[in-house]
Amino acid sequence: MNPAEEPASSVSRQERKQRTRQALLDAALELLADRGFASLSLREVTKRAGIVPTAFYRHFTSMDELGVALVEETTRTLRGMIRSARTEPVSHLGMIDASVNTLYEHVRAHEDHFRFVTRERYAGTGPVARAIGVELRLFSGDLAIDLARFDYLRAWPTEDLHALADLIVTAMLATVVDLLEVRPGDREADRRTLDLARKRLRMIFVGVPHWRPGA
Amino acid sequence: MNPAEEPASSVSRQERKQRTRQALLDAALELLADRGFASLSLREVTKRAGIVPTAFYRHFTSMDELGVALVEETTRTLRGMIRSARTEPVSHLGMIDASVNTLYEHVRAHEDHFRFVTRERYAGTGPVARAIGVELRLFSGDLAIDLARFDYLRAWPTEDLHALADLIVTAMLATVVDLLEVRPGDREADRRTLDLARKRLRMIFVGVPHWRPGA
DNA sequence: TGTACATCAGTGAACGCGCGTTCACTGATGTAC
DNA sequence: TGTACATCAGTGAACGCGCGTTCACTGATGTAC
Repeated sequence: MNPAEEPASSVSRQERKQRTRQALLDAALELLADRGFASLSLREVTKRAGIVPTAFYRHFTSMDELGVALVEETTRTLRGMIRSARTEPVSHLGMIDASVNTLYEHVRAHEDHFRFVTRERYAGTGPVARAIGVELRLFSGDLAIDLARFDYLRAWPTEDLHALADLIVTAMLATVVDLLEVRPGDREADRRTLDLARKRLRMIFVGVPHWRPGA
Repeated sequence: MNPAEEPASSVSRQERKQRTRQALLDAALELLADRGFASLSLREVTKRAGIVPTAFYRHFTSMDELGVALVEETTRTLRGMIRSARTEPVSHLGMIDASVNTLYEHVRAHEDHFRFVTRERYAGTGPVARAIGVELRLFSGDLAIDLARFDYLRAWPTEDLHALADLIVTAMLATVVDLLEVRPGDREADRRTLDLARKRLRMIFVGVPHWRPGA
């Protein structure tokens, strides 16, 4: 009857509602392991969360609203990753290694969030894809600002910084997809994927000192 | 009764079957304008193609089989694009301009094919996404071979050439997505998107002469 | 602290609908003689 | 060329199923006094 096993009377009605909401989000994320969001049904999600279909409407007005909530949850994961990355060394080569390591750890710790975002990014024109698009643009914009602090890049026009940031974000997302395709536990494939990720970033950065800004 | 309007008796049974098959593929592609393949139903597709649902099985055993046929059709479009690109100039800057122009023309001429491939690429673990993955890897491999013919790149190890080719394909696919998001007829947005596409490629290539192969 | 009432997360029956798939069929096209 | 039969793309009825959503409900939690 109640989705979370608990002494029942020890938690407030508000807390219990919050837990059911979270159970719905978790259920959806689990079901998304090998399918797209559009193929998810309200009834599946409520079944897995342990409530009756009609109770869904106590938490979301539609599946799309749940999807956008999933994007928000994922956003928190991404922000946590940036926070980690910002507390790392700043030399050129060290930065690449550190960034790739940070990405790796966060992807492995939140595989379902990263799978969700890479899978739904281009999935269509609905609210979920739109919310992800907005989020990734903000993400790329933040990175452009961070880049502006580097010696080589201080003089670059905003437009070029954005192009560079996009290139980096795109390379990182490609690495995320590669990591999610690795057979679980295959350390060797992990190592190869991270090697490739570092190579990609080095290829991008090796040109930076030779770029004529605004050209 | 018959999906294609035609003098009826002037074409063979075989030809008519082929036309219905094509009508199914076209119908699916049209329906995919703003949704994912997984959300497409057999009944929708047959309805739009002008046949009864059960006749679908005369042409495909399942929607997945139709999806893979769509990938094959799209592959022909991509191969046509490469063929065009190969008949273009070969200087560095001219190559970038020519490649971007070729991409632009082919995307605009076959928007639905490009939308299909970019949208379904990460859409899940089904036969369609797998077929697209195979195709893009072949595509990237061909590009690596082409790259090996350039002076600067002749000495690069295969691994580095593949990494560079992946970077280029990824940048091109990002441009495809950008182009498909342009409001139809917005020439100014087209121009800005192509500027960005060229900038991306130049950023990648400016580093090439300074890359230490295998590093 | 105890009582009476309000709130509201979750229930369960019911609905109409589109789905994929089966089956026996029709009638035009194709083929053997 | 004409006839008899085979092939087979497309038809239409029927099926059981899961879907989203409605509605009146229950009973535990929360609140006012």
